[in-house]
Formats: sequence, C-alpha cells, structure tokens
Amino acid sequence: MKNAEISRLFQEMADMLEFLGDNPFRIRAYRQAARVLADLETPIEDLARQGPNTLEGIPGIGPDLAAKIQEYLQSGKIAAHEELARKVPAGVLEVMRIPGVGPKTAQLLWSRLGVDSLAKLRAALESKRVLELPRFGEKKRLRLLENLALAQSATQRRPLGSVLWRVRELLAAIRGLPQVEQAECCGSVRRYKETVGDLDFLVATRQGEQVLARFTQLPGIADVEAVGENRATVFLEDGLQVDLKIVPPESWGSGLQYLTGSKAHSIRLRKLALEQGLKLNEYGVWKGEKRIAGRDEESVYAALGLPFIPPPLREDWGEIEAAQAGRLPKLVELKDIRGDLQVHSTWSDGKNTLLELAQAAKALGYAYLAVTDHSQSLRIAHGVRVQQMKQRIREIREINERTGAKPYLLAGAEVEILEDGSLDYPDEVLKELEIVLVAIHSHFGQDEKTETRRILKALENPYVHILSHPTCRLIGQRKGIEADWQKVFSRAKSLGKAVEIDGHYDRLDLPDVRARQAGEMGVMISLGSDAHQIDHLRFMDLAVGTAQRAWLGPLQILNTKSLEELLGWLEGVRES
DNA sequence: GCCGTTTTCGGCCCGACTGTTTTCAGTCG
Repeated sequence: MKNAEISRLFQEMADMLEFLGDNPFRIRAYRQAARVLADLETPIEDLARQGPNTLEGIPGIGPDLAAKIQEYLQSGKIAAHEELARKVPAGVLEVMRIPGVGPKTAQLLWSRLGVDSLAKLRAALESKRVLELPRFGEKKRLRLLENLALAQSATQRRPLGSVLWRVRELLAAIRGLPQVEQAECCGSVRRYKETVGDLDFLVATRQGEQVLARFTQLPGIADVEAVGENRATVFLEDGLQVDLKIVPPESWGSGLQYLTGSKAHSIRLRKLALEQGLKLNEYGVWKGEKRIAGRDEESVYAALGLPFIPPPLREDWGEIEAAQAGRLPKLVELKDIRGDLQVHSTWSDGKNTLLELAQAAKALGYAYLAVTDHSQSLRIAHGVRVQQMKQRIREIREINERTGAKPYLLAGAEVEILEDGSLDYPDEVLKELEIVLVAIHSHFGQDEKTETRRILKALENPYVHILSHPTCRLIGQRKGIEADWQKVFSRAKSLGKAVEIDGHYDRLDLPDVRARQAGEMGVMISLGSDAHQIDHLRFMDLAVGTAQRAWLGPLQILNTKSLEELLGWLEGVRES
C-alpha cells in the first residue's frame, strides 16, 4: 500500500512550495491531498487500477494530483517533486520543523546565512549572526535556541495511553483553580486518537488573566512559551506541550468544538456556516453581530442544522455527510461493556492473581472476565504448560464458586499462532477452554501472502473464537505485520468468529481504520484491555474509544452481550 | 491546485500571541 509514501511526498512538496513562497492555496491543496491519502483505508493502487476517474473522485484530488499519483505508481517517483528538491536544499525542511521557524524565516536564514541544516541553525544562533537579519532580535534568538533543543529531545507524538494519567492530574489541578467555571481536555485526547502531539485544555471563566497566571505556576510545568489574555502555551518537564485556552462561559460549547477539532472537521463546519450566512469561531455561531449559539456544543451543531457529532468521529471521515443524512451511528460506550475479554494473571506474565482480578472486575461492575494467559511456547511471558492447564482450570472454577461467579471467570487462553499457522496447544487442551484467543508474537517478517495464510489457518481451527491484536503493531515502535485484511476479515465473518481491539496503550490493535473496515464487513469485534495488572483494566476505555473512532455500535461488540448471550455465542462458534 | 443547485473563474476558515515594529509580519493551532 503506497498511500503513506505518496502522502509524504505531497507533504514535502507543500513544504518546499511554501519555502519558495508559492501560492498559499496551492500549498493548501497539496496538504489537503496528503491528509486525505494518509487517512484512506483502501490502497491507492487499487483505486488507480479502476481508472483515472476513480482517483479524481477522491475529495481533494483533482486532475493534476491524480496524474502525479499515477506517475508515482508507474515510475516510483514524481518529477515535480524532484524538480522542487533541486531548488530547495534538503536540510531546509527540517529547519522549518523547528517551532518558530516558518517558511519566511527559513528562507531568510538560508539565503542570507546559508543555513541548510539543524547544525548550521545552531551555529548561526549561537554566533549571533542571526541578529543581522531583519525582524530578528535577541529574544527571538534565545527562543529559537530553546525550541531547537526541545525539538531534538521530544517532539514525537506519543501513545494516547501514555499521557492519560498526566491529563487527569492536570485537569484536576486546573478545575481546582479559583474562578474556573468549567474545564476540559480537548484536542486529539478527546477524540481518542491513538497518538497525542500536545495537550489542549479549555477553561470557561470571566477571569482569564488570573487563571492563566496561576496555570503557568502549576507544578510540573518546566517552561512557559507564551501567555496572553486568552491563551497560554507551556512545556512539561518531559517536553510535552500543553496549551490552555480561555473562553467566556457563554462560549463554552463553541470553545469545546474549536479546541477538539479535528482541524479538518472544523474547517468543514466553518464552510457549512458560511454557506448558511453564518460565521463559526471559538466564541460562538454568529449571524452578523449576534451570537445565536455557543453555550454548549449541541447548540453549535444544531445552529448549523446538524445533530451532535461525538468527538471520536470528528475527523472529516464522512461524519458530516452522515450527520446531514441523519445516519450517524449509535456508538458503543464504556457503560455498555459487560466484561473484559483479555486479561493475564500470575499463571503467566500478569502481576495479579485470579482472585485479585476477579475482585477488581467486580468493582468495575463487570459480569464476566476472560482470563487469557499466554500459551506454553511464549517462554518470555511464562506461558502456561499443557500439564499445568488442568490445575489452572480447577482454580478458576474454585474462584467462581467462592465469588458466586460475580463476575464469572471464563477459563481462556491467548494461544500462540506458530510460524506455520498451527497452534501452541493441541485440540484436547483447546476444547477444555471456554474462550480461545489466538495471536502472533513472533516471526513478524513474513511476506503478505504467507502471513495471511498463517492467520487463516489459525482462525480455521474449530476451537478458536477470537483473533487477538491482529496487526501486531506497537505504536511508534513496530509497524505491524503485512496481511490481506480484506481476506482475513471476510474469513472471520464467514466462520462467525471475532477480531479484537486490544486496548493496551502501546497497541490499540486493531487500529481505528482497520476496525472500521472489519465492522463494515459485519465482523464481530471483541474488546480487551490486555491487562497484566489490575490497574490496566482501565485500558478498556481506550479500546472503547478506538471502537468509537471505528464507528462501531454496541451490537457489533461481543462484550456488550450478557453472560448468557456470550456463553451461547462461544458455543455457537464451535458448533458451526 | 481544487471546486461549483448562486460560480468553469474567483474564490478558498478564523483568531491569538510574539517580537520587532510605529502599524504589523510571521507563526501557530
């Protein structure tokens, strides 16, 4: 799939055109096309095969860019990209990525001081030669030096789950400030996007300046980048950027909408407003000078003739059209979840005993919990040996008796899919288990055909219920395996089996786009926290958020079923 | 460069903050 490659080339072309001072709307067109390509679920080469009209049918792709995509697919390059690369020194693009350096500054630094790398930028800043440039003073010099250091340490987007505890802490601190009427964390966190670039907090208050002054003093804040009347930008000790935006209480809803984004979604809304003779900004929906909505988010959408669109859908992935047509999905919510279908105990690599897990699950109000310890060949995780299995199942039953099966522990396993697609337990063991997950933890490097065959073989074992963390990607660390997902999902569908969204913070696997594809094909989706200790059970929240981003409703999710329904489903899989 | 039940040409989302200015350019979200 070449979508990401072409998207990156268009992005670079936009950067280079910007550096050269080209038409800003042309630049925007390249960025828009880059975004659309990156979000596309279908391989662009499949669409290209259906003829030129199909490519031009993609919003944001016109005749020119369609031709460039074809050119890349045929020749592996885009002549216009190479043409631009000849005019723009390679290192200039990374200089432009330093916060505070835009195209104009980069152009100035390059043409006057020959800056075409981060090393030369540092030298120019440290030697103070930059002060010769127009609109360049000492403050700006120091700020850029600081940003350069920060950029080189921590500007990567991080997994959502790795910042959530920080979000809760900060939100509590902000809500605790005097004069704060309402506060929320917005941005990609509120949309449950799998990675987070920065944190965006919104506060409703009439005393913005006082709130901002206190906010910048909160513990853990290492550096204050900017503070005005209405917003502040700070950095935490680990380099994470945090923005806080102030709106008056009557603008709380429009402020939420604005700060939650996504940018693409907001731009669509603003255009929609203009078409209706209205204006949308963070302070409200306006008819001339008069604010006609903004107190809450529902009113903002209503003023534009739309039902409320839940934040996880706000990506311009068709949610606005669906809203206009009255076809927004009813999304699964955390409160619909009756149990967790992937957890690990001390029988393998988990930190808590079966009993502790049962008690923690009870506190969450779960009706059931599938204990899915690793199978024997996963030595690193102390996989359960065949000869231990009888004893383990006996202990699970004992605990069910002790607790009155509240919650009911299902005897399960996360069974290794071996290199050739065979499973790590013999069928005699599998059939003793009430729920069988299968997963890949090794031999990731196989080609797409081999990997697909491997997964299908595992799925076809009659005792298997669920394909766990299917792509095996680790966010920011491992790309994941190549497989023909269309084939995998279609086989899962015909076998009546489920695929999982693993909510563990570094997995979120299936990813949103793939989960949406599976859901559209009618495959049952199972949610698991993949908890290895009791406080990881809350990763279910991330699994649900990802399911929402995949447009999934409660009926498509296996663990919204009651215990009886679930047991019936599990048996049904084996009978068919 | 894209797009169009107002348009095939003339538009293209909107506002805040900083630093260096003396009214605003550049950058960012």
